[in-house]
Order: sequence, then C-alpha cells, then structure tokens
Amino acid sequence: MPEGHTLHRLARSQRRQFVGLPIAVSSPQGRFDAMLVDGRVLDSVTAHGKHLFEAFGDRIVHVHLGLFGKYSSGTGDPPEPLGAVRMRWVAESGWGDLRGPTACEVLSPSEVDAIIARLGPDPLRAGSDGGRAFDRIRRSRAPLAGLLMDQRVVAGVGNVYRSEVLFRHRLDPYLPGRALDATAWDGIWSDVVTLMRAGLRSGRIITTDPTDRSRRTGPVRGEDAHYVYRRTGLPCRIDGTPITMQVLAARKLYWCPTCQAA
DNA sequence: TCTGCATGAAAAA
DNA sequence: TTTTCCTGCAGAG
Repeated sequence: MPEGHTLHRLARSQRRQFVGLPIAVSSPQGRFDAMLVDGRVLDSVTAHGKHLFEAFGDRIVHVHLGLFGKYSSGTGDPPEPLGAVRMRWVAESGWGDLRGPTACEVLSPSEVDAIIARLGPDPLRAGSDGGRAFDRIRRSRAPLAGLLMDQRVVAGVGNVYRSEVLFRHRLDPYLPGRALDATAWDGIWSDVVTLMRAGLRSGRIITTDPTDRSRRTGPVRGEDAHYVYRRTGLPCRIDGTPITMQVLAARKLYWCPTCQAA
C-alpha cells in the first residue's frame, strides 16, 4: 500500500505514539540489529517521499516499505509475533510491528542526508518546489509516466498516483518529458499535492471526482476510487473506451487510449 | 496446498 | 533490460 502518503501517515502516527519515550526495540525475525537502538529515546520521525527516518540520537533507523512492507500498532501488550516481524517497538504507550520492508537499517546523519539529497521534491513536505522536478522533466526524453515514478524527479508518487494523475490531465503517458509545457506541469504538480494530501488525511488513494462516479451517497466504494488504475478492459468513466494496460518500467501502467491520445 | 499478484527499488548484466 | 529481494493474501485446484 505504500506511496508517499502512507509514509507520512506512518510518521505522524509514530510521532504521536512514541516520540519522547524510551523504546524497547527488538527483531523477532532476527534480521534487524535491534541492539543498536534498543532502549534509547525516540527523538523524531520524519518522512521524505517513501522513506521513513526514526531518530534515536545520532542513530537513525531508515525504513523503506518497498512493495510489501506493512506496519501495525496498538495499545496495551503486544500480540504474539506471528509471521516475520522485522522490527518491533514496545513502549509505555503501546507497540508497533514492521513486516516485509525493503530497508530497515541504522544509519548515521550523513548517510540520511545522502538519501534525502538524491530525492526530488516531496509534494507532502511544506515548501517543496515543484519547479525542481520540472527542471528534470523538461530535459528528458523519457515518457512522462516513467518520470513521474522516478523518485529523483518527484519523491512519493507511485504506480497508482502516476496513472491517475495522467488521466486527470488527459495526458498521453508516453509523452516525452521535454514535450511538456510549464503550465501543464504546474497543473499536474498542484493536483498531486492536493491528491496526496487527501490520501494523507484519509489513508486511501481516491482520485475520482464525485461527478464522475456513479451517483451514490455514502463512502466511496473501492471500484469507484480510480479512473484507470486496475481497470483494464473496463469502460472509461468519461467516454466509455476500454482502459488499456501496458507494462512500463517494470510496472503496470493504465490509461484511456482516447481521452489520453497523443 | 499451490500459484500469482501487489501502491518498490537496487543490483546485475 | 532482467533479476532479485521483501511478505501476505486471494483465488484456484
């Protein structure tokens, strides 16, 4: 489930529950060297794109959920660790379990800086400069759909947001970055900011506007939440054309071939 | 029980 | 461009 909004949500949740407290850190699965931070006080938790940084003094746990990583937490006593729990936190405020991350490692401040330095602007961080992303896009021949997923260009956008944003702006996913004009980019960037903030609030990726969904009251159903993502062969919500899917940069890309024609 | 699949990214080639 | 790693779940048999 992890695109940038998931990590910012996780950071907020961990801040509220654990910052300022000593944490008993362990690795029931044994694949994380928990001794390096066990018993230390958690100073801060921050998210940059899809990366999470949990600072215990000058030892910083770097977490990247990858495709499968998940975090669960609760109050009271922690449950018996079922399955592969890479990192477990227990404090007086409750517990938190991390499973299946691509990265879970202790870094120094300079190593953290190096990771942040290679990321593009994060739409969920205050003061992020979308223009920095456009500087890269306008110099690239690569397809827009690939650039949006590239964390050096924009930090935090993943496979759902990229397809959905391209649809919302009726852009051909294969349009070369250099063919995009600045005005179009400004629209995309502000839309990404809006959508990801909504994702941060709700914990879900909902990109459809109410008028484009079937008229229903109540919560957005799963099948209504997206325009194109995972809708291969289903009719486009705007013009009814079957949605197309093609693998681009090792990930499935979805689009409407008529709404998003070149 | 087995298979395939998933909102990711790095290393190898 | 392909391979590899991370884990859990749904659906098929």
